[in-house]
Amino acid sequence: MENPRPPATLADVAERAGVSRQTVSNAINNPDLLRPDTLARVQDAIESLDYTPNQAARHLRTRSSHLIGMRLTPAQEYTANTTMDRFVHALVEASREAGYHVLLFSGGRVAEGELPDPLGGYDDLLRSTAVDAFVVTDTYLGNPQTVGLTLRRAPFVAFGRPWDDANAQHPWVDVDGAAGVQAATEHLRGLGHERIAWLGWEPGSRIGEDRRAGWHRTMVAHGLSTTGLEAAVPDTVAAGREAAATLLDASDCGPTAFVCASDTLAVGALHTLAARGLTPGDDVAVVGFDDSQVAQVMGLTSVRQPLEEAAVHLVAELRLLLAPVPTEPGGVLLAPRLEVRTSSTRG
Amino acid sequence: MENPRPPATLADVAERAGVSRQTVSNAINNPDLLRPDTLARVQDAIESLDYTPNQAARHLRTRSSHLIGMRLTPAQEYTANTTMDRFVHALVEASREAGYHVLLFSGGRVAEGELPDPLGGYDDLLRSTAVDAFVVTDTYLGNPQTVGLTLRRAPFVAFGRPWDDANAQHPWVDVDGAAGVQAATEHLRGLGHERIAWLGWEPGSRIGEDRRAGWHRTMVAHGLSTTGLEAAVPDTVAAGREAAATLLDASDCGPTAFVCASDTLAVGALHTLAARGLTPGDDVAVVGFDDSQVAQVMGLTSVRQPLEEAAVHLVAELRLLLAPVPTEPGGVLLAPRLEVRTSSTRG
DNA sequence: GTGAAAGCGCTAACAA
DNA sequence: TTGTTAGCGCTTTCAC
Repeated sequence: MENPRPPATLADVAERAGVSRQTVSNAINNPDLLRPDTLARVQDAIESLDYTPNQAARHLRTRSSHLIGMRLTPAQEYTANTTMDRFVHALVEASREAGYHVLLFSGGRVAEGELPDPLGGYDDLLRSTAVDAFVVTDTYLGNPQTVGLTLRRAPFVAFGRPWDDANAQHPWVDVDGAAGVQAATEHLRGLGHERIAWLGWEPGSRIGEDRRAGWHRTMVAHGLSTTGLEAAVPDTVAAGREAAATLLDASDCGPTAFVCASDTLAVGALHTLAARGLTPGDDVAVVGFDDSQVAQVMGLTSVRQPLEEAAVHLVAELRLLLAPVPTEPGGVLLAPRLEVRTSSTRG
Repeated sequence: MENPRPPATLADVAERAGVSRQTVSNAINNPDLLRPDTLARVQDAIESLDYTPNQAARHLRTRSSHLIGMRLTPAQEYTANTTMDRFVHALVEASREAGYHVLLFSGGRVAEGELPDPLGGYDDLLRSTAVDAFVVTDTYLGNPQTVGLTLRRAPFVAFGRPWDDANAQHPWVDVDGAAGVQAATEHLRGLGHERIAWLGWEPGSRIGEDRRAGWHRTMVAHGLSTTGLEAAVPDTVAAGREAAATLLDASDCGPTAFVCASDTLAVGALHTLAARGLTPGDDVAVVGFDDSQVAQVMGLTSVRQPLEEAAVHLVAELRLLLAPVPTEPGGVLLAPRLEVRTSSTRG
């Protein structure tokens, strides 16, 4: 029933169909070139032999592996950060529809006290022509990857804006964090909140600054004061818990709502509310960012990045990049969506 | 500084080192065959040309891609199920150390109302010789994959026991769920609990039955009754919440602790406690399964699967499987570890 | 210990 | 429209 013997080759199909190997190749790659009856005959042979082109041979000949490389950053446990994983799923799906597969690699173990090599893992894959292009996702830290890859003439698309480089020459796709936080803040304002606090990250992160800007500009637009309504802390639950407590205590008239730079910080805020017997939504509203599983199961209102959409755009940019006729690299900015749950709705 | 031109080939290195191409190949694959000085000369040339063997050519010639295929199952949102993602990270890392990369693929979109093809995606990769082997992770559903892959003589290692097939001929690695739940139950017993309830899945899942067995045998071993202390529901937060409420109400003397088949169900139980003003740990203890990020940030005691270890074993089995001398396929059962947090410890 | 020849399976270029 | 030729870069024989 099945085939224990080696897979059929192009030559097998050609022999079976009574045509040359090249004709079979054309039947697969340029079916228009064949006369309908020849095509049908070849397709029959392909089907009956269960033929699939050998990837290695095709890869060697065409210099295209149909593989997209993506470096997996170490999983962050004890946080609610799940964006990377959701993105991997989305990318695999989007790639499949474009005829690509995703090759995952890691930067390698980083020795104690050493900085990780920003290009670790990329170089080998590049020189060995194992992948056609990269998706670079960890530009968040200040993207030394994009510079290095550009120097090496490696095709790549970034998931993340080229913050530090206005005239970057690579395509990118990003999510408009400021717009997401703005939507969150407007949502809270619409519910009557006026003292809306920002629970954000320490300075130095462009993403963090961007998200904060969404809060700040919305407050200003509504003529609301931001004084004493802001904290900048590391991205941990404990830091969020403490910062929320401090904000609630410090102001003469404490915040009635928190907008957070991450679900992790938002969970910290929820812990503080619970410890004080305050009900999320009813007493104090909390909104997070990322729509992690944590937010979903805790009923935390959160800003959801459209990662599926982002992946589709990334793959589209990639195909443009790899197309024979080079195109101007594009940038795509997507709007996130607010997922409203009980942590922000008065019951 | 960098190389805008095509990567160096073996021939380039040979010319530079003043040897034949074959000698360069030997320098890489069988260094022992060369005289030390020749070897050194070749290695110099390799370094100065920044040479890395072309994967496609090597793959074509050796029939080995050094790629491990793994099918990504659709992400489960609104649950705390994060095992698959943690496993992917672990597998990428373990593969790297063995000189392999991980190729991700998806089963393809499933049409409305149709069952997904259990072998979707596998076949093409197999026939096109794109991957050397598979890691099959979704055996949980009753593994039609393993049967199909065996028929096709595809090398694979399963993450999950061959439940339905005592004399399965493929290697596998699994985590002893019963032992994990037993540890959780013992933990609760050690804290003085006697009415320990099992919040489990509906029948039909071997994994679910296995985990339940860990609870049941521990209760029996301690001479504790299990009557009225058990629920079998779908794996959702809402189901867990309702089941926990029912269990608390139904018994004359309700359970003082819940052991759950998943973090998702455990979160449901926590919701019920919160709604009744009960404090987890102090009033009623709750233990989950999977050590998801949700458990970590909510302070939920949970059974953690040793996925890093599992990945290392999987890759080891894979290498055995792909080695020239075939070995008896092995099975490895790993013990999980209980991560104790505040949801089970009296304050 | 080193080199020469052959060929893995495919497709780009050209010839018929 | 179809067939022929050549070669992608590498490794596996087998001579030297």
